[in-house]
Amino acid sequence: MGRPKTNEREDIRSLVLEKAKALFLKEGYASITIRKIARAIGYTPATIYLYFQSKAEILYELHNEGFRLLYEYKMKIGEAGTSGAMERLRNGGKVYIDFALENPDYYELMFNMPEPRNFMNMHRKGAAEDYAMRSYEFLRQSVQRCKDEGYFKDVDVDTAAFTFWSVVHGMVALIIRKRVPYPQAPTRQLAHEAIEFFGRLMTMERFVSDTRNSLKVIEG
Amino acid sequence: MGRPKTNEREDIRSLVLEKAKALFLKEGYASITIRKIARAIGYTPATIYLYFQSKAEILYELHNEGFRLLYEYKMKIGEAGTSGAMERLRNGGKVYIDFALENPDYYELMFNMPEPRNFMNMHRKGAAEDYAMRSYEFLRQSVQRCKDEGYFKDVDVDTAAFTFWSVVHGMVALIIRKRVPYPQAPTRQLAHEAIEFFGRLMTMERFVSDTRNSLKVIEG
Amino acid sequence: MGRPKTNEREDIRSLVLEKAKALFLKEGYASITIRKIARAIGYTPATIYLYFQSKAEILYELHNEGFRLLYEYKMKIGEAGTSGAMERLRNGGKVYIDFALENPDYYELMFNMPEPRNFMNMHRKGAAEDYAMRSYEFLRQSVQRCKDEGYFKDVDVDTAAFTFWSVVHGMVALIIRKRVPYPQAPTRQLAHEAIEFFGRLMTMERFVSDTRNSLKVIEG
Amino acid sequence: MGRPKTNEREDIRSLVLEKAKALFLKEGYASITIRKIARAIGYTPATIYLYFQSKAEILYELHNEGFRLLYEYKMKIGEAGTSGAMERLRNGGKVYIDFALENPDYYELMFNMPEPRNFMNMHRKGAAEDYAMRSYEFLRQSVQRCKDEGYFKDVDVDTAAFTFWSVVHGMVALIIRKRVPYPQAPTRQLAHEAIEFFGRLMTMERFVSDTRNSLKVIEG
DNA sequence: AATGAATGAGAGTTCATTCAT
DNA sequence: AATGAATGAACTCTCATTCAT
Repeated sequence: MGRPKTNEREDIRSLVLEKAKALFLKEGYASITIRKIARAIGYTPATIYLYFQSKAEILYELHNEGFRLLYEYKMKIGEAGTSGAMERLRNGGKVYIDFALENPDYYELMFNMPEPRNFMNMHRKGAAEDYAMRSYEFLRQSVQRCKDEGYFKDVDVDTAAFTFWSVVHGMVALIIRKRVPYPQAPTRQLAHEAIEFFGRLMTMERFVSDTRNSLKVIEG
Repeated sequence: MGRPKTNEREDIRSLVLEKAKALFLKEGYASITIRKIARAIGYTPATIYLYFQSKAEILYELHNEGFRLLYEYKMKIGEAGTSGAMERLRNGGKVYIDFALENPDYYELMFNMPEPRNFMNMHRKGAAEDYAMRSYEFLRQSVQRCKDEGYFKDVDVDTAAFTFWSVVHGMVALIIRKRVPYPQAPTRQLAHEAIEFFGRLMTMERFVSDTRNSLKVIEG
Repeated sequence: MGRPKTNEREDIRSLVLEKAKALFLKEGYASITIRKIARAIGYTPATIYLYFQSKAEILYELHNEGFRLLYEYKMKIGEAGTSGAMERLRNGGKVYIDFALENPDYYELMFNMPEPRNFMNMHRKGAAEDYAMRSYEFLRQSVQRCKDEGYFKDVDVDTAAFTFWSVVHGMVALIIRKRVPYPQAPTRQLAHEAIEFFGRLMTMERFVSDTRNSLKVIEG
Repeated sequence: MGRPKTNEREDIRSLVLEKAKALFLKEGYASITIRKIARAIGYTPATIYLYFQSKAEILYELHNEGFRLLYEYKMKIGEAGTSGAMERLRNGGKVYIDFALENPDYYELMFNMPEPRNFMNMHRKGAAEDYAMRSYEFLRQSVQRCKDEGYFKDVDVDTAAFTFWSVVHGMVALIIRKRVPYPQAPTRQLAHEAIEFFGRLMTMERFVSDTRNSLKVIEG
């Protein structure tokens, strides 16, 4: 019957994304359904299809939005004039942790969704708009700078980046998903400390010419 | 359909779990359905409800089974008479990675299921049977031994264990979920190398009396 | 909630087929929907799926049922001890017309459904149960007998069978679909007469040694 | 979307039909949807409803268009100065077959749509615009000429026309709908041959004064 | 004359679950 | 102990259509 809601703004899109995120947060990935979203925003399912081509598009949009937000977090460091490359890397890690623990719902969406790159094909707005990619590039640059300053002598940049990313991702994933089985659940505080510790380890490495051999000497 | 093989013992429970696991390993998480399990074991869906309260319970059992399997993987190291504590820790990490990459579906079930502890309330058979707990205990012991040998002087055992776990978990999570955005997807080989690298870092740390201060000196 | 209707008999299958046919008859092919059938028989859509694998199966079953019925019609001639092959063929045509005009709904289903052989793959109960095939075989035999008696000298059996079938099929299709644009709609009576006329033509042909050439002589 | 090409003339009607036809010929009957047409002509679905009452009306127009096309095919024979009436009739049959097999989708629309006369009530532009009627008239005239030349002595003109139409319609219907159950699917070639054969039969008939009786003599 | 916004109705299908027997 | 029969609630998605503007 076409009862046009008094929706002066066209941002039903935003409305949908908002509610979809909320739903995900409250009831988990599996219960993001078009119908539920529709009900939540007071429209019919058909209406949603006026603004999104498919459910996948909604999910991808949400996922991308998450990476956009992460990117913003990261930019803050870029601006802050930090002295050393390693310090910058360490800060990056902390910011990542902050982002994840402050936006656990987004984080879940970003890393728990099954294969979001499937829909990306439909969306290919150019890599420029893919914030996942850009976030990774940011990390990679940080690592490269470290190498330039003498760190990570024995590993290539992607491996080192992957390792560093793994540490922070692993932490927040365990924390968010509550998989740490000991009672005093790890907090952001702990994660930050772990990064500090990790950073210290990496710093030492700079002063050893070739870790592969020198360690054998030490151990021997 | 008739009543099929008269399993004198009432361990239809085992049968269900067995087939559920098989299904799951063959076709992935998403296709575990009560009907399929029922068909596979030659009973009707209704029968399954005589042995399990809900599908969730089956999933929880499977989830626990995953941890049991992980535990088995880990036991192999325990048996192998390895000399040093750090070597043992490093091996533990590699075994963890192997387990995850060889059983990605289990790993998903173990770490991606929403809040498995929900069903645990119903089941609480005592921590003894909770293999998740036991696996963590194993890791914790490894770390403790490292401390006993002079490593990890400045961090408490849980923090260090958490950090180490984060690294490996982060790696396999990124690999399994395919979230690494650079083309040459990281492999088990890479993950192992990362562990080696990580191990080297940790080994160095032993020879510095107090990383917190000494580093400042070095950096200064 | 499993309210078991007092359905002592298991023939919900029949019920479904019956109502599906009725629906088709009343509202046309496009409105055979699972939901409508379900509503009509007082069950939920899900129930229908306990008895049929898919909508396609229902349609195929209906289609096959039609051919089964046609086959029965045809069998009557087989029993009736008719003297000549041509007479038998002519009678076959009339019976076909009778069947179609007495069961127009079935006929529509049999010849208006899009590509029923698609589902047959799933159903392959062996050609023996495919009544479409058997009906055609019946026609083919009739034609062969005609050839044995000297008719259809210049055409092979399949071509002749196809031609004869075309005549009757064309007639009933035009009649049932009401595509004949002149006012006094053709009736079964007319169709029968046409068959008679057609039969006379064919009978004549027997007495001409080679129609291909002799006609040129005549015409010339 | 803006208002696109300002077609000064209001024949958006033509535009719609044109595109509908194109769509239809390219993708088949089932994919004529108002939306697709609208998209194709650069207007919104709503606009279409300013020019057509319903989708059915569009289909009817298309259906009529089919008959117009068939009429054109037939006109070609009219122009070709063919000698005899029977030859003309035979040619008519072949042309009909050609039309149907070259435009199977049109043919479906023309003869498979449920009751196109339903919409005709709304439209009654007089028989003059009804090409179905005119096509039939054409056939009828051909048959009448045959009678004038001594054929079809024992049947009235409508019956003979109906019979002849049935043959060709039956053939193409069976071919298009793929209902011929033997493997070597009949082709246009075969259909043409069948017409030839049929024509030979009819030609013979001319030389028998009264088929009804003479045949009894022959058979006796 | 044209549209943007929206809908209601519906499609086929699948699932976990229940309950009388 | 086991099942046959059934359901309700979902699912994603598509369509023809309407109406205020």
